[in-house]
Amino acid sequence: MAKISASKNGTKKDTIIRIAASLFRKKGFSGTSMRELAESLGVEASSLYNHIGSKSELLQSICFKVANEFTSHLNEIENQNNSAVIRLKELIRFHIHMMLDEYDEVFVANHEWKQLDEPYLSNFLNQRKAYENRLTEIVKQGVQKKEFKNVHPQVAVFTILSAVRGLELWQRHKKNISPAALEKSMTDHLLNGIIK
Amino acid sequence: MAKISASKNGTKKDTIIRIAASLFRKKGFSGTSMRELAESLGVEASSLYNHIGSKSELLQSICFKVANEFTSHLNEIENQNNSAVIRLKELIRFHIHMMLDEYDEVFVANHEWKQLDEPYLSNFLNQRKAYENRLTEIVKQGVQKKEFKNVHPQVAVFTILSAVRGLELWQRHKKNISPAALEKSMTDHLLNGIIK
DNA sequence: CCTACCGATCGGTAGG
DNA sequence: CCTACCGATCGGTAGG
Repeated sequence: MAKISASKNGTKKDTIIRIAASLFRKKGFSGTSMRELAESLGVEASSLYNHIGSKSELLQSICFKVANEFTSHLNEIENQNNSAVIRLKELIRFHIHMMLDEYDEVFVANHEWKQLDEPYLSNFLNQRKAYENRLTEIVKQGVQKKEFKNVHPQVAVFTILSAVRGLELWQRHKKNISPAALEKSMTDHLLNGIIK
Repeated sequence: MAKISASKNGTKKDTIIRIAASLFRKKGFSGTSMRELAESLGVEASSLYNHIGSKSELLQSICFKVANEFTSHLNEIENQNNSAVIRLKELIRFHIHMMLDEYDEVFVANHEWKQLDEPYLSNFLNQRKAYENRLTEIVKQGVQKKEFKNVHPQVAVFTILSAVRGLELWQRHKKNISPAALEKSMTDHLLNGIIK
């Protein structure tokens, strides 16, 4: 009876994926049933299978969409001939905006990737590892060029990625600070510290 | 036939909780079945119910054990008359060690608390909120006493908590750095930044 | 601690 | 898009 509406910039499948991301974030992949998803869309569970192949496929779409967006952005950054400091600032900025703009998807990619089946699981982990390695390389170059202190590049990258990733919990504080101020505060903290 | 062995410092129930934490971390609360848990312990699923009341009870035990440990430690810190810098260092150190020593439990408390039923869900969130507020107060005092720059206290606490929380992903890098060096690097980064 | 079993719910398919 | 249904698995209980 009710039909799944294709959203402005996408197919019905895109609509299903979007709602799935929101449910997976709230209740986890395993904790979300296809019947719940169908109900959120106003159809019967069986009708979903006219648009998608399986529940796992939904998780795959979400995880790789996010991974590809981060990888593409890193490509752009590496193609611009900027200092390590500027590159890092740009990266932090992008992570913050992704978390604010595509909250559900980024959250799911960060937490539910473990439920991917092979070979997707290995692909995802390889892609993430490559991303981290390229970030570590940026920090290493910054150390070499004396832009940064003599930090441990892996720990630095790790600390920065963890901090921005934690923005998924920021919802509760949203009312206290604007995205721009948040971005400035956090970037400043991660680059310059807080001690006077 | 096989019996659940009580561990050195605990009851059989403690053993069940420990194994449950490890499974919940790996596969999520919803993704872990009581039959899997039973199999890991070498018994039938029905036998578990001689020691525990329900699956939910396991999650409650894990989440509140962790929450109480963090709260207790914060009590100690507030009772010692130290500067804000030292208090923050001590807090970061404790978070790092909790993550390394009680990895499964801390991970589950960080990710699976959403699956708690009421009233446990509200209790847990209140306790966590109170913890964050007390940390924010420490940073505020540090700013007042000019120990810290004029940072946004909520963002600073948030950035620090996110960074240490991210240690749950550290497993992959373990071989490259000792816990002591990790602790020093991360504390230094979060307090002093990385720019020269 | 086990066997045996309950009703509910799961992801997915057949057929229209 | 639906109704009707499949076998598998879920958390948990009865009874010994």
